[in-house]
Amino acid sequence: MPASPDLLFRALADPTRRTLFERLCLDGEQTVGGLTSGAGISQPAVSKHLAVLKQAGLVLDRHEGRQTHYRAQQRALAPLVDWTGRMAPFWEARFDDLEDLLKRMDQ
Amino acid sequence: MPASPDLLFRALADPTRRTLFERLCLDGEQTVGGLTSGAGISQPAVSKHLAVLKQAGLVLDRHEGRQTHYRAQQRALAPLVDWTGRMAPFWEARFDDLEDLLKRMDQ
DNA sequence: CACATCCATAACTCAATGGTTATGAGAATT
DNA sequence: AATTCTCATAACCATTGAGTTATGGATGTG
Repeated sequence: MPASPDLLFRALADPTRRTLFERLCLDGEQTVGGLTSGAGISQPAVSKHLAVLKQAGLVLDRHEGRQTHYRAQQRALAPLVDWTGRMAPFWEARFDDLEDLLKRMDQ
Repeated sequence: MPASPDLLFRALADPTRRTLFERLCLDGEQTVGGLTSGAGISQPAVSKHLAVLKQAGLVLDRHEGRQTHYRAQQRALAPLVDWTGRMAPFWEARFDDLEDLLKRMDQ
């Protein structure tokens, strides 16, 4: 059950939140503490942002002892790609086999 | 000069504004009056939303007599597509020749 | 057991924003 | 010239939301 474009756009609209997601995408899994350092905001603020991203399906969390590890779920961007394809028809052809791609990724 | 992903995400985060953009994408050019009918909000609200979309480069306006016609500028979505490609590397290949595509569209 | 650490939630504050009504500028109509 | 129509802007209001500090639960550590 993919998240709605609305949830995705809202989750990614905030620059701080987008930066967190980018860090998870580019640098891989991180703990809350790791993400807080360098974020320029307090740990509770980071936790709240992560909750929003999780709600949108953009991140997954994994509890290990007293720390929580978050990682990006890039597949959650699919509705965004799809929406873009619908709005800009000249790009649509490129996404034709998106379904296939996602299916192949499931293994 | 393409708009920043930040401007785009913020502009598209609001559902009403996204609906306006979708109407322009799918049904083509519209006047403010046309867009207001069926939007469920007042004309000034529509005008403000259009101003935000215009600021983000997502729409263009054309004055004709006393009415203003707006149309979607789908190319403005390019930074979004690009950003998605950077965050989800397994999609990147599809956007490799985005530059070429946009160049070809310029004629 | 006592204590420290990691994280999430609660309670609050303040700024941003999406909506409204009122108004005015500019263009068509009579 | 007076009026009507279309749209944008101003002024205002209510809500949302991103940040803060305080706190507590759960898990390690001495």
